Amino acid sequence: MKHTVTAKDVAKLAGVSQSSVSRVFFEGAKVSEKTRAKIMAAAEELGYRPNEFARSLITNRTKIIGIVMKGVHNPFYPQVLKQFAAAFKEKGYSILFVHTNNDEIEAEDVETLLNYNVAGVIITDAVMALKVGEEFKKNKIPVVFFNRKLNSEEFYSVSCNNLDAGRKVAEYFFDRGISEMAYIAGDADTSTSRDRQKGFQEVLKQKKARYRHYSSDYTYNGGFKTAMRMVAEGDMPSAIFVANDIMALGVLDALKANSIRVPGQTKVIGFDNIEMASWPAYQLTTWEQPIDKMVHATVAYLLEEIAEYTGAAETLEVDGRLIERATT
Amino acid sequence: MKHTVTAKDVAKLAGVSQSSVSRVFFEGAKVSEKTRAKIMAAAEELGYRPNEFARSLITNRTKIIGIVMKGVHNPFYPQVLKQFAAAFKEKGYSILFVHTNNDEIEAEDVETLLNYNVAGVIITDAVMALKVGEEFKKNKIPVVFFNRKLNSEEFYSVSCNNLDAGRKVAEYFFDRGISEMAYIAGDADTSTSRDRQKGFQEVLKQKKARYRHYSSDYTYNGGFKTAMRMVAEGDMPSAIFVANDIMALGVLDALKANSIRVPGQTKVIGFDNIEMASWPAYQLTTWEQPIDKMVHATVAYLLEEIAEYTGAAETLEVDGRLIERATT
DNA sequence: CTGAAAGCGCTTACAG
DNA sequence: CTGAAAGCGCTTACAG
Repeated sequence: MKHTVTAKDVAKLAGVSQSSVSRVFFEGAKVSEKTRAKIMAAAEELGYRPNEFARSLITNRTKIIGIVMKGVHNPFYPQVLKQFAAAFKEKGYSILFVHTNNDEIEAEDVETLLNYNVAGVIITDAVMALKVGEEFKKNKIPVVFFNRKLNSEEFYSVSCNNLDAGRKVAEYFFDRGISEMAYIAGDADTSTSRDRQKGFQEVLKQKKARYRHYSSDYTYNGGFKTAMRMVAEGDMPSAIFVANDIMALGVLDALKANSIRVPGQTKVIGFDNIEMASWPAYQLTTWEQPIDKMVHATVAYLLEEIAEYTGAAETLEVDGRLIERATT
Repeated sequence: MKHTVTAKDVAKLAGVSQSSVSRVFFEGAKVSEKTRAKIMAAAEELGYRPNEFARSLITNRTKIIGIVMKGVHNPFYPQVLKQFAAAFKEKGYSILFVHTNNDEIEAEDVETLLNYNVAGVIITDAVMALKVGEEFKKNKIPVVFFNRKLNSEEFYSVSCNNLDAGRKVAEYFFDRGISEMAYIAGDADTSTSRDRQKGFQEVLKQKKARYRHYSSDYTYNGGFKTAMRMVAEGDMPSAIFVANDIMALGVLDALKANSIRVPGQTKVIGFDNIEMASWPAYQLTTWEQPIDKMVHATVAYLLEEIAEYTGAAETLEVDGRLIERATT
């Protein structure tokens, strides 16, 4: 049997009551310096550590943030995970990592989150059924959709200003005298791909320019195959806006395989500014997502809602910027 | 106030005792089909969910596995994280994700793991002070070092058979008539880099062939810079064994930037077989780490030790294999 | 098979 | 400022 040192043990050694021991380890409680010192000494000697479970049981609060993630194949997300882990660690919170295979969060995953009574939830590249959302609301657990804009204002969501980004990319091309463009979309059911396209389209329509639309799936292989198809079809556009970087890398590789010069014959702009975009092999011009700011906003909101739940939601969109490299 | 539905509420509605409710939700306990049905109906109606904290408090066990990770920049690790999450989910365990910045696990991180009384710990690309290991042993928490071999047999460790891999790579080159080789090392304090080199060196020594050693750091930039230096020094070896894929990609890009043909002027072999190694831009020949097997072994060990702690440790090395692509 | 009761290790009114 | 005591929501011997 493993014997765990409890507050009672410390109390006995220090010659005080168990409540005093509790007070020393509970932030905000008052104890005299003298007893605090005695208790700390005893706690040190015994290697005492407050039991997180007893604590959560009685306070009905936890220091756990659930992060739901699907696409670890896109380096954007591990990067995001790392930043959240760092930011929350600083605030004394730990991360419960939930990986979903499906686009939609599985009931099982939600169960886990609720069972551990997480203080807050961050959902990245996954969708959540409405009923599930209600579960969280009922339990007063704040939820943030990260990098996904919602139709409703039911939940807080943080994303890059994708509409604006799409517009700026179209203008960038247009200003350089390009009128034949193409857009390679990510998963059709994501707000990111839709908004990037919408902004892009809006400007071109206004300039009475046309563009071709290609459906893809936010993966390297999807980008590669799409570009191969474009090449096979002949009639290459003068510029391609690709909905994310990992697809854009696939596009560049496909173009290279077909000896199509970039930016000579066609220009390419991606989205995210993942680390690889700056690699010498690619030197991809891309729209940078301000991860720092997005993470910061998410953490701030969650912390506020944890302190006092209001259920208030907002759709936050943070401005990004174009990083020019060698593909334009 | 959020009112949580407890076993007591369910008991009242179902007209049974609270103990019976507990038995229905506790695996292994016996209840008659009749009362089980009544209780399940009542639980469904109220939306009852057993409180994980009360449960852990009384059983002194948790269903949480702690995973400590540093390098999310190397796609090998997110891949590993995903596989662990999937494997443990299947067994009803959740993942506490701990991200360290330092090479050595920070005291704070260990505190977290101990506070949550995790059922088991997986340490990937980080080092642990001996004293810390003792903490886990004292609390009878099984620990696995993943992708790191230990000097002592204090803890279970799972890695690829790096020694064998290094030998095979050397033989591969030698069999093709190459005698001028180089090894680009990863972080010097990792067993992976040391063992890969040791095996490589062993064969070459035996064949009385020499090789050059370059120190690097397991990052893309590290690989890139090292190869640039090699080029600047002139006298390019006929083959380079790079201690991991992400560095190898940097090497390939540097060689390309200098118009050095691969495999014409020099051949390159990496290690890991990350997804990118198969991208058309790289087509990297590499030694594949059998992640599936490594994860499987880790999970199996941990589950056994959780069921009955013995503290027995072992150094497991799983055989990988060479994946030939276009760089050799 | 089922219920009453003790107890896991804490926090927190309530007195003193 | 401190202690005795209740109680958080469970599991689990112990009777019946």
